[in-house]
Amino acid sequence: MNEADRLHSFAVSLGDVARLWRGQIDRRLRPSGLSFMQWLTLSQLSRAGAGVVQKDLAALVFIEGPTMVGILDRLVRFGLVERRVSLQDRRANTVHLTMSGHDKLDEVEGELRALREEMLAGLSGADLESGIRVLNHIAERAKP
Amino acid sequence: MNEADRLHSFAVSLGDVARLWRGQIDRRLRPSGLSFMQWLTLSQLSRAGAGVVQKDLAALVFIEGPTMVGILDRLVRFGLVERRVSLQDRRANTVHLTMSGHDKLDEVEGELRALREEMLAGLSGADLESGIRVLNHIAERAKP
DNA sequence: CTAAATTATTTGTCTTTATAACTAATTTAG
DNA sequence: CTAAATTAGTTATAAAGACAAATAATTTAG
Repeated sequence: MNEADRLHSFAVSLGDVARLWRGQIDRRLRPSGLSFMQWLTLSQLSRAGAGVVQKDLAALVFIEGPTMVGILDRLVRFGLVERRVSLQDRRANTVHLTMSGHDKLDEVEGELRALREEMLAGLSGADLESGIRVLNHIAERAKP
Repeated sequence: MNEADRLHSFAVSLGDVARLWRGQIDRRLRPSGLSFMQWLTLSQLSRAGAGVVQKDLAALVFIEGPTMVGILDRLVRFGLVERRVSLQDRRANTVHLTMSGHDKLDEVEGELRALREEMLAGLSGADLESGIRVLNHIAERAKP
């Protein structure tokens, strides 16, 4: 297999794995009523702490502003997050987890940890390290 | 960093890279009027050879039947593929690249090869091998 | 200090994805 | 050989995702 073919098959595999991985997470989350992106948004919101602005939250999950609007609309509708007009900048919304949002995150964490373990079990530590290195390498170059 | 954290960060990175990677491909393909999935469908169709049935094509790109319906609708509208009722099974459509479809595939191949080289340049052969191993490992476990 | 440029969000349109429900055709059981 | 079960494809509905254009607020130039 020549170099171009190897890159090609790596590229196709990456695309396939991306869709499969996401599909698995969506399936696991379904009972909780969350989608993959809704979970990721809650998770990053929790990690970033209170008062993150909508635009920054979009950047944290690597999506565009208009996409975040829809995701937040649904999360607000479900009562998991709140928008508050920023005191510093009246154009901006800060986004906040509600109590329910916190609870929901806790509720699904075990399920996702189990999924990660299933999917990655059997990989050597070295391969995992390598994998993280490759992913970070690509992420750096693919950031828009 | 403990094991659970490492799995968590691997998982988040994988999701991020998936979206970023796809975004890059979509951007590169935009001038040609193709999306990532349209390209992937054409590419697998070309590889599988004439007469593939719609359902099998969906399986090749790891999407569900109804999703393939929409993608093929657009590809047919653009004149890149044709549906023909299967002679063996009148429920089924075989799918075929048109001349334009072939030409379009050739047209974008260089662009994509350049992208792959840019994104993966600088990775050692060993990391690339490892990466492919990890991706295949996950793909095996994530297939629905 | 006003006019122009920039920025944050929203809305509208299009593509991709999934599931559920439906139609039409084929296969299998009895 | 017919009735029941299965299968291929489509339609409908909903969530994600992108881009472009619109609105509203802020910052910067002159």
